[in-house]
Amino acid sequence: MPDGDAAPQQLFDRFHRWLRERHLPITRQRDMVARAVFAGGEHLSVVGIQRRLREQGLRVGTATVYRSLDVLLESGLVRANDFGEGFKRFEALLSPGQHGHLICSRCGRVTEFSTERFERLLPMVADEQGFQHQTHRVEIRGLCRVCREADAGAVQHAGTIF
Amino acid sequence: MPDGDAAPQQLFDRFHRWLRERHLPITRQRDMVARAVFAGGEHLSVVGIQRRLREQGLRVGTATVYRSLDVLLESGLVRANDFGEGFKRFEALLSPGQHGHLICSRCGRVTEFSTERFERLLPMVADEQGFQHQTHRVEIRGLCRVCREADAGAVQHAGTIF
DNA sequence: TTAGGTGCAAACGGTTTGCAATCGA
DNA sequence: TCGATTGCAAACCGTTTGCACCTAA
Repeated sequence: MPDGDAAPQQLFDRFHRWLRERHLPITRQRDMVARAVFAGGEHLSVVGIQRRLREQGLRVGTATVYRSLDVLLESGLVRANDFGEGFKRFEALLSPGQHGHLICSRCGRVTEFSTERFERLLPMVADEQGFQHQTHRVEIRGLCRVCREADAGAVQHAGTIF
Repeated sequence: MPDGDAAPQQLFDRFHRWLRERHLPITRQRDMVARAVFAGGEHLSVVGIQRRLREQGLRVGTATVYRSLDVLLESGLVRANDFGEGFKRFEALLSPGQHGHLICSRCGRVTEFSTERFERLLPMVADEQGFQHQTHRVEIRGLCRVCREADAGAVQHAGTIF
């Protein structure tokens, strides 16, 4: 959550460098999509990106948003997430040291947590299986505090008895 | 991998019990879909399930496969996975103690690994954020041995230099 | 008997693609 | 200039839904 506002700029610079390195044109559209995703607010969908841009009076075609995101994903500066809503959400990868997601299975709320404690273990696990670790994803589904409390008085849900 | 063949039967029994408990009818179609998924072979897609059934001379409508999978998911005996192919793959959850997935970012091959070492930590992490842990998903993306070796002689991929 | 399930085909909705016009380097 | 990108609209394709018919209990 605490993104001063230096981080987005740094990501933006890295993105430009990445594009220049492979002689890909830096376009107005790519910049706009990158800025929208880097600006935080976290977990934007394609529609959300377009909405955010529109609010600033900017317009980018849907296909272009997707194509820009492809580039951003390839650069490793952005990560795609599927929280089971039927579409993807994108987030800036500020640091190589990543974070995991806690997803409420009732209301869908998403919270982040540090995966510091796993960071050493995961490449090791990969290695044991002959894989060379690149990235990982750690996701926990459960009930958030609000939904748990809301459940307190409710009928017991024919509970999971295994 | 080592599914003698007792496990599928056990899952099947649990599924029946689960249906009976909530007075849901046990139908030919639900049985067929359940068997296909429980039979191992791992990570079947909806089309794959239908193919497998057709090979046995069985036919189930697509909508019914989806609806049966909904029930299986809800029972907690089956898990859905998105390996980034644009559709979902389903797998039996033999034991509550789960496994993670190693996905080759080049060829897409999926391997499993035990998440035993994480099992204690994850509920703890959830708790720290006010969540009540239900399930989790641990996923590692990287290069499998084959793709790594195939890469050895190839052009260096304008590498990630961050 | 009847609540619930099934199959078909049509609808959905997120994502991709073909193509002519346009732009960055 | 020239190869790459953009925008539009159509195509895609996995998944969901409406509805008439059927079936487990």
